[in-house]
Amino acid sequence: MAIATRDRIIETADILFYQQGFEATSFADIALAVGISRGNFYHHFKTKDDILDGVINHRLANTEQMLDRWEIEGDDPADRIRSFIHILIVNGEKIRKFGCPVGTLSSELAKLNHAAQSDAASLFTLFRSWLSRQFERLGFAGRSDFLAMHILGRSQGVATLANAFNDDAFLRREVELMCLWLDEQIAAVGKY
Amino acid sequence: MAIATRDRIIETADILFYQQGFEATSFADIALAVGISRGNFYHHFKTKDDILDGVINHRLANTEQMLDRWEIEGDDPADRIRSFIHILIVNGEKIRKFGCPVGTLSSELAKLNHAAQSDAASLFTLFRSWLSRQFERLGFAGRSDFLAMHILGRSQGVATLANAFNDDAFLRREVELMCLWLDEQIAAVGKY
DNA sequence: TTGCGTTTAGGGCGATTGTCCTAGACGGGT
DNA sequence: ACCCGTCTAGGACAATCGCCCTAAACGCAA
Repeated sequence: MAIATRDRIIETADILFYQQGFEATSFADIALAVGISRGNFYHHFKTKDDILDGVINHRLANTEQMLDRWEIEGDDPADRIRSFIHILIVNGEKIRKFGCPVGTLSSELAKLNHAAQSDAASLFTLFRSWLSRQFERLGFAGRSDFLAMHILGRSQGVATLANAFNDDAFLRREVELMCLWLDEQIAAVGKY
Repeated sequence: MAIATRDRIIETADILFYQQGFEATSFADIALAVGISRGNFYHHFKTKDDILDGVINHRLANTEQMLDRWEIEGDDPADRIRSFIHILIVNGEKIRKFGCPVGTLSSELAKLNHAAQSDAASLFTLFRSWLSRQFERLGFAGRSDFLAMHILGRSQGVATLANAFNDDAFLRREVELMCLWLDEQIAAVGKY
């Protein structure tokens, strides 16, 4: 099947881009991992940037799906935000090895001056607007986006250091702090 | 002069590694920027990893120098920590363009499974232990390293998002929040 | 001046990169 | 049985990669 092969390429490239980086992953790497010939690539993706586009769209779809799931599983916006925070622990092992998939890709593309950098940043935007919506429902009218960016940034920093030091205790400690911060914000929401 | 050329190579490679990334920067790139022939490289650095070692040591020396300067300029440990926090604003333009030099290098080397990843992480350690020392002087005996890691992580996250969104307002807002956080910690130090 | 170690330029090595072409295998519709 | 669009394999392409070699220019000491 045509579609199956294309999807297999994207899924494999997704993993390799995450684990090795975009530039460090070659056509041959992906072809070998998928188990197809290099030439077959050209039929599905004309350039390497096309694969990147496919991978980013794939991640966008997966992320949207995950956010929708969180929206369904928890009816309290605070619980939903906690779901976001705890993804650091759920994916802790991968994060300690390879960092945050969103942050590291965005950083790499920024350095490469790559045209798809804004597309990668839209992955951040997905989390950002989703978080902002949850804060809005909690009553943080004008500050919801600030708060969303705040914990988004906190989680990015935690991922970066947990990766650099391969430190699981730090990761869990900071997740705890972020949850405490959230509780404080909610407790003080009426004061503004 | 021999030493001058070697230093020029390192300083140029330092900038290029920061702006383009380690892997994306080739021998030819550095040689062109320095204004010497590619062949001349081999005399000063046998492999690309040797240049990376040189660049990391160069950064370690520069960082140590900067920390010493902060130690001299401010006699209040809190002021010194504020010096660290404000580096996000001082280098704001570069950070929005290329991210944090320490964090992005560490992330890239982690993905490449590069042997020098631990050396890059020692750049973090330099900040970490320096910050920890300042917190210790402020009276946070057993928690000083936790607090050091906390703001180190916070600043990393700010750098990552400021880079992804090229958002200067966010950067300044978060610097303000980090300073407020520091004040709160100091005000509450006696309670523990 | 002569000699020698250091520094430099320039080119070339094999390997790998992204990209592209050609030829054949497969399969559903006529 | 036949055709035709889709899919695949295999290799060739120029360019670039990190790395290495040779030879000439340089500078200091004898």
